[in-house]
Amino acid sequence: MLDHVVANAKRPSARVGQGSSLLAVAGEARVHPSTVSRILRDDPAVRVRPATRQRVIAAAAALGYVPNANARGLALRRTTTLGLIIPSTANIVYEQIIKGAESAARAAGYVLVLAESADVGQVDSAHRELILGGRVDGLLIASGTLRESLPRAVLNGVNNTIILNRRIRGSVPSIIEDDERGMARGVEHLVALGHTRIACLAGPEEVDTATRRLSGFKEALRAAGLPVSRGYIQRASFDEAGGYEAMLRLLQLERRPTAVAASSIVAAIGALAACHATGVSVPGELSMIAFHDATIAQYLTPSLSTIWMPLFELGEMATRQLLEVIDGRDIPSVQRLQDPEPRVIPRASTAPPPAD
Amino acid sequence: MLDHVVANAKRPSARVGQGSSLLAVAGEARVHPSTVSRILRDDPAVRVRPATRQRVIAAAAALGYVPNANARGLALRRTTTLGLIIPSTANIVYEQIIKGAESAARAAGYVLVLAESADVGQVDSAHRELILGGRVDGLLIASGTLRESLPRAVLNGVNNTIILNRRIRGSVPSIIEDDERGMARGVEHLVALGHTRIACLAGPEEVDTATRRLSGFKEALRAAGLPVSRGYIQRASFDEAGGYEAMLRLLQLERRPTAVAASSIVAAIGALAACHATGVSVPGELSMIAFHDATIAQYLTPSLSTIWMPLFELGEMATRQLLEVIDGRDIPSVQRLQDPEPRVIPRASTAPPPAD
DNA sequence: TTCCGTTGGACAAGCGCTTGATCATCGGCC
DNA sequence: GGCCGATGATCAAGCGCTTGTCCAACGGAA
Repeated sequence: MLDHVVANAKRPSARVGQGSSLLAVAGEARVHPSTVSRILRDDPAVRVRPATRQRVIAAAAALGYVPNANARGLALRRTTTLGLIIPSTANIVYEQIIKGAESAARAAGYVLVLAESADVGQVDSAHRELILGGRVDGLLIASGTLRESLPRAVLNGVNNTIILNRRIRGSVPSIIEDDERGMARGVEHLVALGHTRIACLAGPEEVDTATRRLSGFKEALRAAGLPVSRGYIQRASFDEAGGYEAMLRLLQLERRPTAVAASSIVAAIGALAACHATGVSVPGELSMIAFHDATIAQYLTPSLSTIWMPLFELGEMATRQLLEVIDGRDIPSVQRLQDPEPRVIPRASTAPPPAD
Repeated sequence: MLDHVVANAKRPSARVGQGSSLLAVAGEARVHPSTVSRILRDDPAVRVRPATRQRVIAAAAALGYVPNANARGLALRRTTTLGLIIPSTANIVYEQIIKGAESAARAAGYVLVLAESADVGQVDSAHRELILGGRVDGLLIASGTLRESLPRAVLNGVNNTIILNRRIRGSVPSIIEDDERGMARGVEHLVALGHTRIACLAGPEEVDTATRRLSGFKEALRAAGLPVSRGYIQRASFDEAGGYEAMLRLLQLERRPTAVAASSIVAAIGALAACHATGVSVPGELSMIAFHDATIAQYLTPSLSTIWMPLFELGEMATRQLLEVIDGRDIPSVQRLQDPEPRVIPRASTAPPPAD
């Protein structure tokens, strides 16, 4: 009855690049493959003699058995794999999100794979490949360029998808950080230092996070009884070059600000460079604080004051919510992460305004 | 004969989160599933009437058919997926490697997935999961902490693996950049500016690239007829903190160097910060050049001279070599990427030594 | 001794796709 | 008119794993 198994066991793994099969383990332990499967998966509905269990486990270990993910995925129609799409690995902001997602996925027994997709078209095709192709059970999308439009498939009700840090029309749930509050904290820090002429390096108009940060900026100014001057709000792309140029524009104003709140730490790095290039002393003549913290902040000159946001927790929470969706539970359409509160990390780039 | 197909076509995709099946497309086009498969894969051994082909293609498009990767992977025993393991997405150096690998993979019709694995243990388990589990056809490993030891499975002849930028004992092929030459170019740049007291921020002793860069440093000094002073070689981990501390040690020498070649741009950022913290002017009192270029280099103060290395091409080449291995062809054990040559990108951090 | 409930496993179908083998149909040729 | 080679598809097995079902053997109770 088991002859096919035994026969197979005599020929140990002809294929290269892949592990030994259930059949091989079964042959080694002299049981049926299904028994091996049940034992290795800890199937509660299985009753085996302890000795058999040991034999199977030993055989699996001896052969270095690793189940074939494709076969398992096919049979189970799930893969215990989650995907995370990011626009670029280069952006330091994603570091913590990735680590948080990875941590939550691992804790739930899932594998996390990353895919880099710069534009919406790429996100669309990656989404199709991954979700429709059955490669992953769910997808986290952290695309900066993702605006109001979304991949067709996503909108067509093919879900198991969560958007990170963007609110999108439609049924795709998203989880966002409390950008308003974070930016407000930054402005409050500047106000507390005595600044009254505070400018904002705002992000691109179409980006949701940029909008939220800008509105946090305005609100905080109003709350402090300060005017929101039109010229003090400069749009800047979320990269060094954007920050550099926007800063130059601010410095050309006849009445310069004494402090700048940047919506992006990357843009702030560019802005800092613009100050050095034009001989503007930071924080002597101008204070600067940036949204999001990163290792490099303390190694810049001057070290950069930042607004720390719970990005690790954002990645974790998004992953946990995704797992809820996968398990068929409903979750709110938009959730805002409030718990670890935004926190200003004061460094050398912020100081009281010049006596002037 | 086709009744099962038609029956299935009446129930359009009961499963959620996955696409329509071959069966559904076959039902829609009123042909056998195998015919659909052949047409969609452009099987040269298939002969179909143009009208049928059109019907099938239209049906697939109408249903938004995406083949199930697990089923295909199971049948084909390959997945058209490549994995790239990196220690951390945070490291700016990996950005270009990732882009290069992604580009070469895409050009060959492969999907690239990234996995973050910090230590050797994690690399080992990720390797098992991915290769033995049949999730990927091949793996690129760009682990910084990977030293002389490698995952067991890799060493056990389970290949389809390429190591990036580390030479490892054993049969795993690796492809490396020309670190010696790159570092030599940096030193030559400093020598040409008139420096004679040149120090090196060397990387960790156990890391292969660090060793190669250091030997390039020494050779270049010898070639220039300059002495290699013991104290001028300071080990520093490849991060900001490591560069910061190593730089402080250099600055405490009674006879300070007038120039520093850093083995890592990240460490150089830390080193620059150390100079600012101790009031050492760069490049007034000390010139600095860093190995590897990155966007941030031109936004630092002063902007940082760097040694550009062909990292994009490294990622591309490694991927192409991996595909060779997958296709069963032999490749050399260690290959050094020479073609786009290392190039010094001079910026403000390097200048002639002080008149002193 | 006989019957029956447990225990410890084996059996087989099926997940969606690929592919070598097979087969019906049809026009052309002698 | 019968045979044959193309043509244009269908059939069926199998990839490795999971899981509902089934079955042999065994021990205890009547």
